Amino acid sequence: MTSRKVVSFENIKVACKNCSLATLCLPMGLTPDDVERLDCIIKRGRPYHRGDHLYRGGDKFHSLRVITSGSVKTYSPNEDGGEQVLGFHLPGELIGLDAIQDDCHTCSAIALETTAVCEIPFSQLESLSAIMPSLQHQMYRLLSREIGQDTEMLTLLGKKSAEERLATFLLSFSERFKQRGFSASDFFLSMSRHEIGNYLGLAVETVSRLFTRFQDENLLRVERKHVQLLDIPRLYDIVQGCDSAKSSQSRV
Amino acid sequence: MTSRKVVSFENIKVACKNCSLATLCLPMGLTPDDVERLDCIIKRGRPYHRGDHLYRGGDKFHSLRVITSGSVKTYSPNEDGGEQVLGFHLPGELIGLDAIQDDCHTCSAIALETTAVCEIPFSQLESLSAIMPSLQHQMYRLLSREIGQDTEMLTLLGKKSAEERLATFLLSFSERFKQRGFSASDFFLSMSRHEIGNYLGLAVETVSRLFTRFQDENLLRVERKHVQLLDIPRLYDIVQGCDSAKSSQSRV
DNA sequence: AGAAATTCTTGATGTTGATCAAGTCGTTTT
DNA sequence: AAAACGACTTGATCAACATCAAGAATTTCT
Repeated sequence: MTSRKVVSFENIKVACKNCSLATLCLPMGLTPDDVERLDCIIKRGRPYHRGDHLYRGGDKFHSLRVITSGSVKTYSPNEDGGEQVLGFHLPGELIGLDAIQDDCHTCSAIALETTAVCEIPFSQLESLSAIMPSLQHQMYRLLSREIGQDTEMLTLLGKKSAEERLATFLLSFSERFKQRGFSASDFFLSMSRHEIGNYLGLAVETVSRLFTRFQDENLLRVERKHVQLLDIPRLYDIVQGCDSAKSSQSRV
Repeated sequence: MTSRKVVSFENIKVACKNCSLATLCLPMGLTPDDVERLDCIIKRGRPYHRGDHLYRGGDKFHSLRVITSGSVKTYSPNEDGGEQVLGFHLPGELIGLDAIQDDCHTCSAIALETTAVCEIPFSQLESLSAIMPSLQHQMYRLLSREIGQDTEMLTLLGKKSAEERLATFLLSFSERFKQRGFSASDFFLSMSRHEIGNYLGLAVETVSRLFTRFQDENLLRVERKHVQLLDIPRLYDIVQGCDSAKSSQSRV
């Protein structure tokens, strides 16, 4: 409100070496010296608000981005107006890897809530990785991991039932929240039912019904975006498919 | 039959610079000098026969492989005995990128017919790429392209109808054969209906019925593995979805 | 605060593609 | 050549999930 500087967070220096996400992010496996050099090329801009685009399909590609807080949805606007949600991204996750191919973003990224990111100019990252073997190695691993995750998703969409898809989805968030030091069983989802359905290849109504069913079966409690997983082991059984859920279900 | 050496293909030196696939493969964008250095680390082994594994999920990762002739299916054996086909690979295509992540193959690769490959020891490739910026750049692009292809596949499996899936599949082969100097409209598929169905998330019976239907509609002629595309533009219309096929169909 | 617009839920109905079952064709084995 | 096997096709039936429709709960707008 007042123009007088009191405490401005803008002046607080953020650095990879102090970042709680370092172990989840690019710096993983680098020496402190290497992290320092990486830190020098990273730009930290203002936060995005819900609905802001980080980039759009077709935009020229400059930087990879690491989410540092908030969450992001990536999607590819497909020919007939609709969209395909490609992923939901949490702090520590790197986005934009698909754009290296031809210097042009092939999909769009939009903030699902107030979101901060680190921008890593790719040409500088590339130069740096040429003189830092550990960074180059880390980059190859990261790109490869992304491929591995995509192929897991292919199996999900190719073979799994609606029930298995939603269980997989919930456990993915559970694991990722846990990794980040949050509760594995009590969290808020920042995306709508519609977006979940789109991502999982299901209709909104199916997602809604499944939430209700899971709740009726005491697998979880859900109220709007707030989810509490009550029986994680049985959710894992559902993910396995083959109705093996029944076998682990305590027979009364 | 005789042990006397007459003409042995084994003695014929193969080199990237003479390879007709160079423009589709890693050497793309490298200077002749760079190709020479890359060539030095590549191993060319004996061909695989139909059904031979190039590697299996869980195997230690040593090398990326480029198909030079024949074709390969990659698949991930999933928990309950079944498998998910991840891709079909033609000459010039690189496989094994998913294994960089943790030095271990996450999926299996099997020859669909007599198949030859170049092996590229990854640790050597990595060292080489650190001193050859153009090779490093090419590697990043390649990995990024793989990610882009996977996300296209996600859209296919998430949103498209059976008809759209098969049309997309056929056109993908059409384009890839064309790129390689073969007919875009007359080719042999090296995989079974079962494998096509698995890849596309469809039952064998559905694939079979669709081939029949496409033939009845004069989109193609098919006899066992031999496919002749008769109306490629209309196949593209089908891929677009939205029944836009009708609009481009010449009204009589 | 009240109205309008979204988002989510729930029910009824419909359609696509899976599953089950049988038969044909082609290839391999003996 | 006959038999056995596997790949493919075709038909009949079924189930899972989409679509359509309406109402409830929230959020946003004015």
